Amino acid sequence: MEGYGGPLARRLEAVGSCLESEGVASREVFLRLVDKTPREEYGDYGFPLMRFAGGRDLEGVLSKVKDCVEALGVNGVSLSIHRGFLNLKFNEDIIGGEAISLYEKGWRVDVIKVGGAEAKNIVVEHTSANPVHPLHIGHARNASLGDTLARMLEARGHRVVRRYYVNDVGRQMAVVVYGFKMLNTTPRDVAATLKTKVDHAIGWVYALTHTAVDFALARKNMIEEDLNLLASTLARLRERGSPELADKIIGAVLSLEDPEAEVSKIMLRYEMGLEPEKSLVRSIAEAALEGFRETLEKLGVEFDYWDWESDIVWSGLLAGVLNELSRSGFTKVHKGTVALDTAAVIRDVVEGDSVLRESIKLPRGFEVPPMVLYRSDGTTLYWTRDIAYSIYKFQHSKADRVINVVAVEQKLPQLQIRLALAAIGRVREAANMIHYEYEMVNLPGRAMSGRRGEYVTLDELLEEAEARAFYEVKARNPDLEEETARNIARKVAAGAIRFSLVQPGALKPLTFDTAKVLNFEENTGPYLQYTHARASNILEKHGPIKYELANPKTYSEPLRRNILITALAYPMISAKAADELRPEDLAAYLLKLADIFNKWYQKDSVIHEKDPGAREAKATLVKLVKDTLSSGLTLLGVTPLERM
RNA sequence: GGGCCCGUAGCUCAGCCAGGAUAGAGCGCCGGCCUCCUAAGCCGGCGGUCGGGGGUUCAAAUCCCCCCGGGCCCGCCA
Repeated sequence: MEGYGGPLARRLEAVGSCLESEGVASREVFLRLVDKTPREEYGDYGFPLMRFAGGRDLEGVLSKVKDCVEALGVNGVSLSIHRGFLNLKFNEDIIGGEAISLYEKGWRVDVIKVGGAEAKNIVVEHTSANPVHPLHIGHARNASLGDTLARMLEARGHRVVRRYYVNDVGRQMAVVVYGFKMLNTTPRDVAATLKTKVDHAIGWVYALTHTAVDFALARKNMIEEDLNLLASTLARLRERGSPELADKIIGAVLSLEDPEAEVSKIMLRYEMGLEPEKSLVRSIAEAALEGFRETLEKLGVEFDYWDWESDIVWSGLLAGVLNELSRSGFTKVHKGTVALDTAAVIRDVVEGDSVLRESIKLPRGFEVPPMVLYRSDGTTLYWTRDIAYSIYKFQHSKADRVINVVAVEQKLPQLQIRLALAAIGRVREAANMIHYEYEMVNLPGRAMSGRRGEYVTLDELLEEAEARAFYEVKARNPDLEEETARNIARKVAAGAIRFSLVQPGALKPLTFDTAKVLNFEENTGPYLQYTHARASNILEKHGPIKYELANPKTYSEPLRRNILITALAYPMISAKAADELRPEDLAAYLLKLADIFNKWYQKDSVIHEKDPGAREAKATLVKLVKDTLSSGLTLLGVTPLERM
């Protein structure tokens, strides 16, 4: 049953094919535009036929399509015209009967799979936080979106590879290494002293060192205002961690004439792969990543590959790409260093290729600034290395598409990287590198800053959510064992956070309200988990469903009918959400389904139903809802719960 | 100055790409519902000049133009 979308999809596809053969609208357009009607009396689904009729008599089109659908042997759907819309109404007896017998044969609710050649190799690169401070809520949005996209595309039938890019080459990493050098100790030791996770310890050293270096710089330049601010930041960080260790770092930094130079030296030597910087950077970054993995696991996020930026440099891949770039003739000297002449690339490569122009997303009338490729000291820049990494992602995974889940503020560098790829003749890669952009997450009342140690960590948030969820679970199930309740609380907490970050569109700036996410009584992930638990509970009490007894005629009751029609749309809805990279559509759909189910739950008992035909039909409906929620929640990375 | 994104109910948002049927949810607020499958639920009520103005169209929240407000970017940071 590969690619089979169930009783509803089959009928919609038939109507679409008939519209196509009648020359009214393509099947694809029909499936894209057909949607639930605003009012029940019109039918279940409607399609704005008047847009496509082009003066043809709509009633005439209707009767032709009707004949066509009938000729295809498709029953259970009736067609009508109302105010220019082609409306479809399903026969719940036939549709429901079909669903019941499918279940009997072991059908599983699932996303419609793409067929053979349509299945692509897709790389999703996401999270990729620098290993210099713990993950915070912004990274959680990235991870939730990225992981959900990966899950949806995989369920759609694509071959998906999840990659994490470890940025260990830049200045940030050098700063933290400089800090540890002065302490002459390891992240693990600092973590033991501070009694924190190792990535939190690294974040503390990073913030302290960075601020101390900035302080030294401000002192040199005699900027009074900055000095005061930086001094108070240092004092705050010192108190929050270990004053002794803090004084060691601050003292060492301030004793130097030019601490910046020390940082640059570390950066330069690491990029060249020299010891001891090489093992120092690696061991610190590795320790931070260990902390990240622990946090991400709680959110159900895993990666197939952890790609080190330094490996891109040391393997010679970067040098090769730089060589290609310089031979391309698209580089020029800009402000005393080498830059990619983006204007020339646009003029000579992009303008003449309308497909490329479209896919590369070049804003009209926008002059793309030249892309500086090297610092004056000869080291490379983040985006320069990212050009090489982009090629690596395509090559290593034999990727057809690469999706980069990267914050919207990196829009320009992402565009410049696509231009660089085009410049060296990698037009296919340029056109298939997708920047999935998302807006920043703000905290009410304050800005986040890793450099100053100003952030709410994901670990803290998870802990708080777990505690709150545990309290709620215990209140509802006093008899539940400690460990079971704890486990449920963990899933509820993670589900609440993931759902809240994926539900709004990615381009909505998000103000993260902790209290709101932890309030489980809203329209949230826990609400869906709860609905799933209710459905599970019914099925558990009901026992095995006797499909042969189930009477689909009982689906004529309006609420049951609504659930049937809504639930059976899942294979199509989820497929579309995957194709359009819109997890928020899936989230909205699941909420809708849960709403209808809960409404029904309130007034129509399953296990107290006397009539066996009705009872088994209802139980089948419950199973349909449960399976649908289970599949959809899993795609969103929210664990479906049997009990809560 | 230039480019992009956002602006819809008191709050958070969906609908805009592909114009059409009385603009939808949730929260909050007010009032109800647990001898009956889990009340993290359900029912009822209040609440909108779709930021403003112009244009295209039989039809505009949706398309085009101008303006206003907020955000991001235009670094030899990432």
